[in-house]
Amino acid sequence: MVEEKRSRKTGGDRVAVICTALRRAIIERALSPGDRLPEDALGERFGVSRTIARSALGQLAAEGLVDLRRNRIAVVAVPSFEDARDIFDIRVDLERQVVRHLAGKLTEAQVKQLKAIVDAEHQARHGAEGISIRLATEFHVRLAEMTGKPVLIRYVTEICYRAGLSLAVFSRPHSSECAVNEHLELIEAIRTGPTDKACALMDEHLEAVASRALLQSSGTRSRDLMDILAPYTE
Amino acid sequence: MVEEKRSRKTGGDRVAVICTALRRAIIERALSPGDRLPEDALGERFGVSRTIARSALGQLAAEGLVDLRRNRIAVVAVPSFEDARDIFDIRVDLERQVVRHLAGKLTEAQVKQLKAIVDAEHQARHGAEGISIRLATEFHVRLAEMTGKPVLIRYVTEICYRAGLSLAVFSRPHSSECAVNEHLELIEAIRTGPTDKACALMDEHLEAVASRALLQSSGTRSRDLMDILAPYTE
DNA sequence: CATGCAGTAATTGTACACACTTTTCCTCGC
DNA sequence: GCGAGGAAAAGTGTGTACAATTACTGCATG
Repeated sequence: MVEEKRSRKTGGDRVAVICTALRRAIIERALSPGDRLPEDALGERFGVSRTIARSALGQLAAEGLVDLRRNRIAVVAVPSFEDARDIFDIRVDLERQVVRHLAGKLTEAQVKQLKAIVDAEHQARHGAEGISIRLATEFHVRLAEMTGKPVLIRYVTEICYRAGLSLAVFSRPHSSECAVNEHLELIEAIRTGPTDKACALMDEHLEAVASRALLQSSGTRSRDLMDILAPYTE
Repeated sequence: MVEEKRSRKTGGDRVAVICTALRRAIIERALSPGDRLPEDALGERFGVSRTIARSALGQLAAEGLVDLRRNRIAVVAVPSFEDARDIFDIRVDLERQVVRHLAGKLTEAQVKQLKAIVDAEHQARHGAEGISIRLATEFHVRLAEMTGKPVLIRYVTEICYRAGLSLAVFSRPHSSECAVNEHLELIEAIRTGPTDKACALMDEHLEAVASRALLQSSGTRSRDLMDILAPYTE
């Protein structure tokens, strides 16, 4: 343990650091739904006291990424199939608003930024699956950020992460490669196309993602039980 | 100080108790945007340590009802005009989903429950303004709860409270009496009418509430400054 | 061999202590 | 009178201690 005693007095929000790390671990599937998150272990891992770890868990619970049961170890949330469906329904509405605000108003710099993400997606499409999912999520989050609307950004970001978590439960074979092209088309539609056209394309895209992943498994209960148990049997 | 030493060992979530109390105080306008919420004072008021009070503030901050600045006293959030507009935009989408799920499917018991709230609204329409607003909010929250969809319930509830807070900033003359009738019409439309009709009515209702309150004040900056200062000058 | 049932270890819930920051307010020099 | 400076007060950030609860392990028992 020669580890990080860096930044003893930084004060720069350490809760946020843990939250960011965990969000990323979850979206990249380094952490699976149901995985345990003991406060002690988290604190030690990040070089902070349980107080901070606990606070981070509380925040992630508020975002729906963590389940917090009284007197019990926190676990990565395990969305039910119904939850997943509702999350995607809300997501469609929220992202339609994003597109509506952005249609025809993207700057060149913004387009370049988005294309850079799509490029990264393209390169990552044969690497670790987790990276692909994170990049796909990042694309949607960045799009939301371009609206400059804090409220919208917050909800879209949250719902995107929850959607990513839902996919971890309900889609075994990750079939997001096609999404790379869809993202490219989306950029074009938002940049040039009329608002309605762009919105429709976003709707299509999200519905496609949802049905590719969600509709195939209607077994609901038995399936997520398997998922919870999976990490313990390896 | 003969106060509450009741429930020394209840353990029943004390953070939640504080959150509920504060949410209600905010929605009823007992607390105004910008009001200070020191951890010590909160803890003492509810007979808990600062730890608990702090945790409650963290949760409310995650819900957008409290502003939490580093090393500074927490304050009741002061939504900007743009925030308010965005909140209502999102609210329209979310509540349309509620209506879509509920249209034609309300049970008699549910209708009775909703009408009870509207009755209360009617009785309270000449009493304290805060009560009216709370009841109006409760109507929408209860409606969402009837969908039985946890995710949708969570977001609708949160956005309703934030909308109520926004109204506290941007609508001086509270003109919600007409809303009582609109709520009655909504019940009927959801109970009997076709889905599209009910959705349209909800859209209208929310747009009406928003424009009655929001559109009149475009002064934005100067206005909320006045609001923040108000409680200190009395 | 399955099944209870201790007793122990692991873990959370909460209060509290102390360092550090911000705010307040009082005093002093001009 | 009035602004600058500098304690003192108020308040937050975070670690730690201890009680209470839950999880686990192994042993005795049918």
